[in-house]
Amino acid sequence: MDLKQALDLLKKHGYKYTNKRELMMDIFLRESRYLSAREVLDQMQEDFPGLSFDTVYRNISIFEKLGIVEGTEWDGERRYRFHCNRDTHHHHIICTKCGRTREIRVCPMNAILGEPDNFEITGHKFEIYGICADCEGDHAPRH
Amino acid sequence: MDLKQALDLLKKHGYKYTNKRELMMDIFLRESRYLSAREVLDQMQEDFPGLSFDTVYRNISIFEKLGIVEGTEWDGERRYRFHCNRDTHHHHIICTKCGRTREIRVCPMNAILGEPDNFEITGHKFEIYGICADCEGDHAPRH
DNA sequence: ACCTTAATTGGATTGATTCCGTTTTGTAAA
DNA sequence: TTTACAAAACGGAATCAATCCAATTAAGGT
Repeated sequence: MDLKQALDLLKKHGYKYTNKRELMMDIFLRESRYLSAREVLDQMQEDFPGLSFDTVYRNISIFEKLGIVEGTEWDGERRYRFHCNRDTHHHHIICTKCGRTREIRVCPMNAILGEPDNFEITGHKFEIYGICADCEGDHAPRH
Repeated sequence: MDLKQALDLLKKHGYKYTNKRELMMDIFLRESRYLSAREVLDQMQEDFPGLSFDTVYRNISIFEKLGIVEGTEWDGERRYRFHCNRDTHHHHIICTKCGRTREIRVCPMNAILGEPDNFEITGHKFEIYGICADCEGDHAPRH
């Protein structure tokens, strides 16, 4: 998915085009890693000093609903990244310092045979956490 | 693991025995499901009306460090359950309404061959979410 | 250009979690 | 058993992410 496809998705669902939304997508696309709402806000405020948290959270929530970004959580904070590879179900190895990821092609759900008794499955999560080579050692994470 | 083993673990690591800690373990053991700090507090205040959040959080943190409870997070809240089956690495199907679980014996890490390049793995998470038979339908979750 | 409605602002609010000075309690030693 | 010390608990304040809300601004169709 690229920026144009994402903007089309917005339009198709009746959301308006705004320069803030474009910038936000730009950031997610450019960074290609998990970002907290705070990190997104900080980057956006370089261009829009008065930008509010509400805008960031509202748009992230829309983006997530449309499948433009995918979210997870660690260290008590939600984080989001541009939805890589929307066609293929996948999981991630995640660097918990910088949020960079690597795709995992295998899904453990394939090994779960049939529906378990007395449980209606609504979702699953498989994530591997680690420290990437760039963040290894004492030096600050390379964002 | 039973109550006595857990209390021994506390003692072995130099933590004191208190009736609050025993009650807290009692609750985790009795419930055998994921509980939020708020739920633990509510139950404990039936016996100790003045009990503070600090006590709950501090003890949960100790319990988690010692492997007495295991924690996860959903719907923006951390939750903890008595560490079932401490000897065998395992995962869970979790009912997101009542926190009850079922054990999954397979671990997807077995399918990850060797260390990935440029990533030092520090942990992983595999959880299946769903609604258990007791919570299905419109009626309130059976806690 | 106008109008309707959604988007944004900014400040207040919520709710979970943590912090901290004070008081209480468990435990080991006298 | 008493004493002394450190850990545990109290309670209330502080923090921080996330949400809410009334007022303002801007997008997009007519």
